[in-house]
Amino acid sequence: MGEVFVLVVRWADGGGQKNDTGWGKRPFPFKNLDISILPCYNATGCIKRQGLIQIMTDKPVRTIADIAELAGVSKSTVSRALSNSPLISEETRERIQAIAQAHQYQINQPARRLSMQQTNTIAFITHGYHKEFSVEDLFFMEMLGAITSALSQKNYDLLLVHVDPYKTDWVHDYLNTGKVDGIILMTSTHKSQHVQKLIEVQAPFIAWGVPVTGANYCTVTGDNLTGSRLATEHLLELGRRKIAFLGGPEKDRETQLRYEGFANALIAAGLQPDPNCVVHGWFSRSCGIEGMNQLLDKEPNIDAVFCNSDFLAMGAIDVIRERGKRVPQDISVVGYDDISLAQYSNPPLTTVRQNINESGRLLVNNLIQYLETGIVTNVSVPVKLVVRESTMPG
Amino acid sequence: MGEVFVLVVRWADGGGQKNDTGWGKRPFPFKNLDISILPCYNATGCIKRQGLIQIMTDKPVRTIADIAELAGVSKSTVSRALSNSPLISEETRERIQAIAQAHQYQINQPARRLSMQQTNTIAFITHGYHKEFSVEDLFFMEMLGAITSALSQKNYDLLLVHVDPYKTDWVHDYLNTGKVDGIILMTSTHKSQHVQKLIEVQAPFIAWGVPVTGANYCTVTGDNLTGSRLATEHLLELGRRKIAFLGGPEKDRETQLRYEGFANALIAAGLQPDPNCVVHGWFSRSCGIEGMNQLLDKEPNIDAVFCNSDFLAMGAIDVIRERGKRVPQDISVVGYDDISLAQYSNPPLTTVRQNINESGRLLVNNLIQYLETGIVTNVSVPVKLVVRESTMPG
DNA sequence: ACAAGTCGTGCAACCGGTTGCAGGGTTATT
DNA sequence: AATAACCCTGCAACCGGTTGCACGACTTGT
Repeated sequence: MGEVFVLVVRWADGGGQKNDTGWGKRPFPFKNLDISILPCYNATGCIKRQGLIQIMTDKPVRTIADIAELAGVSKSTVSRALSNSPLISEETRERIQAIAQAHQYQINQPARRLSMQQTNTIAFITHGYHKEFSVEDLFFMEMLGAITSALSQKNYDLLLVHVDPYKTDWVHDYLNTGKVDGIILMTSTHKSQHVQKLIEVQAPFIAWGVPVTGANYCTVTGDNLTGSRLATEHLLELGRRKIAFLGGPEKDRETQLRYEGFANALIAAGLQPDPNCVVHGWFSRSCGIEGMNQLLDKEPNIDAVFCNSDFLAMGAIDVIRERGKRVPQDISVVGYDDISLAQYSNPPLTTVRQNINESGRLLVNNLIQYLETGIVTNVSVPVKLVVRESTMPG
Repeated sequence: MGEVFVLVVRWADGGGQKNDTGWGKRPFPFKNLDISILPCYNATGCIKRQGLIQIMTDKPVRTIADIAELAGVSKSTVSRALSNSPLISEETRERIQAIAQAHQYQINQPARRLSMQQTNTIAFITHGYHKEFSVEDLFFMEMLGAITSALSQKNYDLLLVHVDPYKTDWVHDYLNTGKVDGIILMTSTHKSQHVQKLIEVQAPFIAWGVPVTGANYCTVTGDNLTGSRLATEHLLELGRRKIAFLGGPEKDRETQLRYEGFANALIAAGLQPDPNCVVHGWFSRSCGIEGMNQLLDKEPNIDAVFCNSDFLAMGAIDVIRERGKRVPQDISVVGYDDISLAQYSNPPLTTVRQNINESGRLLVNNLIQYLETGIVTNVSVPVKLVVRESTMPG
């Protein structure tokens, strides 16, 4: 350490009893120094006072202890100053923050997380229909984008976790490990197993979709009942009478609600839902192809079809055309979700728009609210019918 | 703590000098107990010996100190046993691991990360063309899927970071904060600024794309030269002679290389690239529309177009048809990337397939290799021409 | 029997933050 | 002038792991 210096600091605005604060009372530990005067800003960003001593040594500043040494204060004071604790005087706080900034100090997150038992990170759990992501996962992708935006506004990070839909052992890697504070669950297949497991281990999570009845956990979902009603009423208004339902999995709650809204709209118009005009499958394009073929085999004179996803609709349109009919002249097609691809489809799809941005925002905000307060929310986000050429000639 | 018990343990395989090991030598700290015999497994999964005492108390087991107390050993021993250190005897290791498993112990990651100065997490940096993800980001999405898979095989987590393409201040949030060990950079617009910044601050990163000449950092890219050559040769073999180039940004290295491969193929066939048949823009569908209109305005008798992305190709096809020409009969169209959407396009796209899975794997493995060894790699991943109906009548 | 070597374990420091509590200095009160 | 109140700041413990080093027990060699 070589010789010991004592540095007496005299503030530029001098006078009074503060003449020898700061370094004045401590032995000075460094040798090679640059000393420069830094302006000191107040809350409004104006220069309030000149007089900060910035000490630049060859020793890198990585920890609050380093800053404490430079500023001649204790670790606690630095910690408090950097987190804007009201315990610290404005003067000290500004000085310490200026030093931190001058040395490009970055807080060590693992240390902070260990100490605070909080990570400001959430896990987004999903899986592809296939091993990798593909266009069929577009809805998830768009939701992921919305969630990422919402999280960054809240100063949270997002850990992306790709899971095997058949296994729930991923839970142990992210629960009680301090990797994340909470979980956003968004898997379409086998969702119930994952939800079950999360409830079982009392994980802090929120799920996309209709809540399992009786269970008490946070959810956000689109308004399926209204969405399907709007779509069906639109088709009825166009004069369609033989309307088919090309649905998702039969045991899927969303699908059940969409069927309910569909059937209600038919009944309200004095029609009866025809079992021959209903098929179920996944939400994929290939199931759209398969399902539409089944429907037309059973009921060749269908004049409209309400599909539970945009991909189902695209598959259906291909089948309809292959079979020599026209969309929308012979058969009107409505999709669901309004993924960004829907408008580029041929013809552009009439579809029920899920409010993806709002849903992502709610997933984030309600999860964080749950983490902070324990309040369980179940939200249904409004949807909107977007009319394009797949139901009405352009 | 109440009374003090001394529990003498006699192993089930008894005898010898080991009769009173384990708890035998220590005062016993608990009151409410369930004591049960657990089988103890050896490395091959067979029961090796019965005789482990499992102690279940009302006190939850959350830390290695808890396990240490239960096992009657020190924290160090537990830490070493759980990480399979060779310093620990097989017997002790098995006993401790069994206790940990029985109590569903999960290691505290922030503590481990703080201690080891390593997080086993990498950041994936990207941005949407738009504020949110949309179908136009599909290439990124598919790459993200491949990277996620590769990372989970390496036992790494992925932090998804959405950045403003015009700003590089995100760097400070993830560098020297202990949030991540390394960065995978994958932004298409303004990539060079981000690369520049990362080099400047000496960040451990790998980037998708051709390396800036002179700079020394890890990269993975598709083989642009070969890709564009294959595409062009394919069009030439079909007898096309007036081939247009619908490119990405003119200053983009990938685009430059693709132009080079394109021009070389033309020259090798005895043709000259025609400046009137070249336009540049972004990789988006809307730029495809704009660019194709420009091309046809300047050269109405174009008979093929090589597009630098699948979205450019889709936009181009729409324009060609709108202008009363047919694809592929009048104009053959080739895309680039082979995103999963390309095969569903109308007509299905002939395109240059980027090996996304392999590229993702390389991004991950080479980054980790760099982190461990400092070895800088620059890889070019082979591409492949996929012929579909947009160039040849079906 | 004793010295050297090996093996397994414990001690204590360390990673870099946060925070309850104590206490010194200054100002307000009587 | 003495006392109380208040405002800052420092001390030290704590979060939950990892690891260098010391040391005791047991094995081996002579």
